[in-house]
Amino acid sequence: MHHAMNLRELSHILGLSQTTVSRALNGYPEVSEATRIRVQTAAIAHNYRPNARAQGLATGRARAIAHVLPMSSGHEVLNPVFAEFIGGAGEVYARADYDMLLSIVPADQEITAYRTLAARRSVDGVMVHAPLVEDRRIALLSELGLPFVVHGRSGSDGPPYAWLDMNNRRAFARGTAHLLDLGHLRIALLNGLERMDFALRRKQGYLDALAARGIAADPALHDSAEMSEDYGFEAASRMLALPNPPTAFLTSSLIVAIGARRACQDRGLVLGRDISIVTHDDDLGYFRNGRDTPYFTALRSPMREHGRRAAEMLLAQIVDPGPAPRQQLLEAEFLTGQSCGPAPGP
Amino acid sequence: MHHAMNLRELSHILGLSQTTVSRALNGYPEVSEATRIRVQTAAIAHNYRPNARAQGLATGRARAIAHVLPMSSGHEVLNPVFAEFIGGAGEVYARADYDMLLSIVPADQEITAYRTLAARRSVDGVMVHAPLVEDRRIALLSELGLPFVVHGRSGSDGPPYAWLDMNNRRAFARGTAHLLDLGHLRIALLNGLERMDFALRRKQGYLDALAARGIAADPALHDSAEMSEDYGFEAASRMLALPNPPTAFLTSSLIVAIGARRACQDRGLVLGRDISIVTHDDDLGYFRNGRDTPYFTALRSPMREHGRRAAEMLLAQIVDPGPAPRQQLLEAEFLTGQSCGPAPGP
DNA sequence: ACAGAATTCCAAACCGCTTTGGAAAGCTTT
DNA sequence: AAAGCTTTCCAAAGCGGTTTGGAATTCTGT
Repeated sequence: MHHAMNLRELSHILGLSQTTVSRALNGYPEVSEATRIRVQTAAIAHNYRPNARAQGLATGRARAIAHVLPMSSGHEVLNPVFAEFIGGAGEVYARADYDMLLSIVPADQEITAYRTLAARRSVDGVMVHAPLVEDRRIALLSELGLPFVVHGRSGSDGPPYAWLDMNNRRAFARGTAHLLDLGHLRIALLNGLERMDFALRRKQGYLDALAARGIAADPALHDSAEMSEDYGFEAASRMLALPNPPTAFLTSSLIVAIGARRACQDRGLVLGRDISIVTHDDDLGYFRNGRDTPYFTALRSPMREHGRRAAEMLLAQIVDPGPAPRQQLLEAEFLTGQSCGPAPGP
Repeated sequence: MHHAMNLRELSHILGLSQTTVSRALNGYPEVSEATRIRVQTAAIAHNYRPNARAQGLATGRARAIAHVLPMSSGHEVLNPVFAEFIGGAGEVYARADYDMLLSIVPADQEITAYRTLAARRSVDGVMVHAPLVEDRRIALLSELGLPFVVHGRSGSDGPPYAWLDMNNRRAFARGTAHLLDLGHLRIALLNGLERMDFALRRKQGYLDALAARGIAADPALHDSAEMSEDYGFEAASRMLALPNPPTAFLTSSLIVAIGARRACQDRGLVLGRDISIVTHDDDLGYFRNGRDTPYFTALRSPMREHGRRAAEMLLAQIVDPGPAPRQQLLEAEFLTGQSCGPAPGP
C-alpha cells in the first residue's frame, strides 16, 4: 500500500511549480509542448491523478450526477426498469468522466434528500425517475437551481423543464387499436400504478382507442398495481374467471405479461388462438421479449437508450445552462409477435 | 435560486468564529450547550449543510462507497440480481450517511477504474460484485490498500479478505438430492456462466450429490450461460427433445426457471407431474417466486439481505480497519413449492 | 545591440471545511 | 486580590487542487 501521489510532490519531482504541472495536465496553452509531455509521462509513471475532492472544491463542480430512488416500505427499490435506465445513463457518465451517485432513500425523506444534495453541493445535476401525476420534485429542483432532467413527465402545466418521455398515450392507443382491428371487443388493461404519470397516460391511450370505436370501457377489465409477475397472474386469473371474460389483454410491462400468460396457460388457453396479449416492452437486457423474433406483440421502448439520451441531455444542460430546457418525446416501436390472433367467435 | 450558505457566512450571522460553529455542529464538547443550540437552530433556519467536497478534503474521508459494474459489449450491465443487492446496500449507506458511487465501465477498463478510484480518493471503500473463479480485483484492491468486501468468493488460495457468500455448493447439492429422493435419475443443470465463481460452486454441489448416489453426470444434461429467460427456454427445449430427456431441471435463477417452465408447457408437460424444477431463488422484489406460497421448489438466498450485510461489513471495516477481514457464509433456505413431483414411471 | 512582444514559468490567493494551539473570560480557591 | 482552573471562544494552518497577476526568459524586429 503506497500513499497517493499529489500535485505538490509531483511538481517537486519534476522541478516545476504546481501551477505549471496543473496547466500542463489540463491542456492550457501557456506551457511548452516539451514540458507538457514531460509532465504527462511523469504523471503516468507516478500514477498521479488529481484528488477528486480537492479538484471539485477548486473548480466548484462535482462532476457527478445524482439518481435518487425512493424506497417505500414495500419492495419497489431498484426495479429492473430503473436498473436498465441507469445502466444506459451510467455508460454516458463514464464516457464523460462523471460519477453517478445513487441515493436510496425512504420515500418520506426524498424531498430532504434533494435539499441536502443541493446544499452540500454533492452533484452538478439530478435525474428524476418515475414522476407522479403531481410531482413536487420538479418545482423543488427548479427552486433549488439544480439542473435536472425528468425521465417521463408530470402533469402538463407549470413552467417548462427538461424531460424525456415516450409517447405512452399514443403507444397504448395503438396497442388497443391493434386488438380492436383483430375483432376483440373485451380488452382488459393491466396497468401500472395510476398515480404514476406514465400509467395515467397509458390508460388515456387505451380509453382513446376504445372511444374512437364507440366501445364503452368495462371497469371490470381494468386493473392497476405495481407491475410484477404475480400481479399479472392474479389480475388475469380474476378477469378470466368472470362470466364474460376478456379475449385480450393489454399489459404495462413484459413482467406483467408473463404473469398473464401463466394465468392463460393455467386455464388451458392457447396464446394467439384463444386469447391475445399486447404488452409494453421496456427492452430489458435480462428479460427479452424472445431471442430474435418477438414472442409477445409489443410496443417497445428501449430503456437503455432512454437512459443514454436523458444523461446526455443532463450533461449538455450542465455544460451550458443557457438555452431553454429541452424535451424529447419518443415513439414506441410496434412489434408483431405470436401472442395475438383474431377474436375467437362466440 | 439562492446561493448556498457556507460556514463563514453562517458564523458571521451568528457573530461567532467558524471554529465554534463547526464544533457546535459536530458535537465537540468545547462549546456551551446554549451556543450549540443557537448554532443548530441557525443552521436549520438558513438551510446550512457543509459543502461535501470541502468537508471531505478537510477530513480526508469521502463518506462514499463505490460499486463498479463492468459492462461487456453484451448486455449484462445492471442485472436484476445486482439491482436487488445494490438496493439493500444502498439502504445501509443512506442510514450511515454514506454516498454510493455507481461506476459503469467497459469490462476491459475495470482495473483502471479501480486504480482511478484509489488515486483520486473518490471513495473510502469498494464493493466487489460477481467474482470470477480467478479474479484479479482482489489482489489489486489489497495492493491499493482500499477497503473492500467481495460479494461471493474467488478461488480458495491467497491471503484472507472480507467476503460474504452463500453456500452455493451445499445449496445445489441439496437441491439435487431432493430430486434424487423423488426418484429422478436424469436431472439437468441449467447453470450460470462457469467462469463466475458462484456457478462453478453450484456445479460442484450438483456433481457432489450425483456422485454420492453413484450416478454419472450426463454432459448432455448440463448447460451454462448468462442467465436469462430465453436461455432457460432454449436450453430446456433442446434437452427435452433428446431421445432420453431429463425428468427434472435444476436452474440457477428464477428467470431461467421461468424460461424452462415455458419450454415444458410448450411441450404439454405439467409441472410437478410430468416434469420437476428446482431453482435457485434470489428473492427479488420484482420477481417473486409466488405471492405467499412458493410456486417453484427453491433454494432461496435473499439478495437484498446480502446487500445489507455486505454493506455493513464494509462500513465496519472502514471505521475500524484493525481486525482481520471477516467472512460470512450464509445457507440458502429450502422452500417446497409446486414444481416437483416423483419421477414419472418409465 | 536594444526595445517590445511573446513565451514560459512561478508565488500566492482561493475554494469551504476541520483542527491545532492559544488567548480571553468566568469561577473557584486561598 | 492573586493564583489556578475551567469554560468558551478564536486566528491561522492545513487538506490538494485551480487560477490570477506578475516576473523571468526567450524571441522578434530594427
